Amino acid sequence: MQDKDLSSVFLFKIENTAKQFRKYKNRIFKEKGIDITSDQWILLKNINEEEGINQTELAIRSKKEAAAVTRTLDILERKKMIVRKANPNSRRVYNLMTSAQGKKVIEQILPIALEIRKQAKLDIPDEDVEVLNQLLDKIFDNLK
Amino acid sequence: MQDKDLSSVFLFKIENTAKQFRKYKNRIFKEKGIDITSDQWILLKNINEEEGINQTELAIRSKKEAAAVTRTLDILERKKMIVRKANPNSRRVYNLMTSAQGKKVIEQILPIALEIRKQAKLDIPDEDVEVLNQLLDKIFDNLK
DNA sequence: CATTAATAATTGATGCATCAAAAATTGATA
DNA sequence: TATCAATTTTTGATGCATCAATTATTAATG
Repeated sequence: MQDKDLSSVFLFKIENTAKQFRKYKNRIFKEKGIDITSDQWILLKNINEEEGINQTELAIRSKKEAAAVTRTLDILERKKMIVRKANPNSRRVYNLMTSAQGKKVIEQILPIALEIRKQAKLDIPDEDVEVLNQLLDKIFDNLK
Repeated sequence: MQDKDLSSVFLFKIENTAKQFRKYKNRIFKEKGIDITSDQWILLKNINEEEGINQTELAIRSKKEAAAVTRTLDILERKKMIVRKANPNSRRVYNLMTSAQGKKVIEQILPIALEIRKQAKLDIPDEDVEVLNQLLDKIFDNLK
């Protein structure tokens, strides 16, 4: 009772559920024949929501390291889903844009993302999701 | 309201909180001068709780892939915290044991792990943690 | 017994994470 | 203006994740 199996501790449950979520998304994307990963999708969606955003800002919004953003954008660029546009005011920054191809993928994924959320939330009332959100915010803050 | 910022969606909160937890642990271990990572610790602790366990079983308990277990054990072995012992009954399996050195590290970490849990749980009543556990179990199941 | 299955662990390829250091460019200040 | 500081992005090193394929060994079966 005092120091039991790690997986029963709430912090490990959070980790394991996060892993499960990531795996689930990657599996569904694969099944639907969409060549993208969970993390690539996060970046693509954020760029779509703010066309022209730069990498530093994107890193903040997506809560990723700048270094990780660089490398994942390389992949999205290789897949021709996004473009790095030179910024006329500063040669240090790129403005990130979704390509036509990228927009197609986004349209394809949006309904799937809703489905995934619905599935994850199955049999959980809205009030409980609200509680969950609050608890997670609190824990996140506690670990700052 | 309909399709807002990803980070406000509970699933992304779970992911972000998990990341924060991992970062927090790694930071504390580093600060305390303990040369171990969050994932290495999970394996070390599981081996300590069942000396002689084999890699397949360890993978199941730690919810990791066998391949990941192999490589993380390589690191723990290199650091001389664990030993892979030949199994007399089957040349396919190793029995995993913590070394004296490994036990020292475990003794060092155990109180720190409690501290971390306490910190994460700050200002959160036990009943809420119970609710959190149940919700996470449900979500985990939903994503199977 | 010989062949085929199944099992345990490893390896290779690829994606993403962190940290630290570097490169390129721009801004600030003496 | 020359130097130094700050900013944006990239790169290298290392750790961990997944998937698929391989190796070695053991079990099952005909």
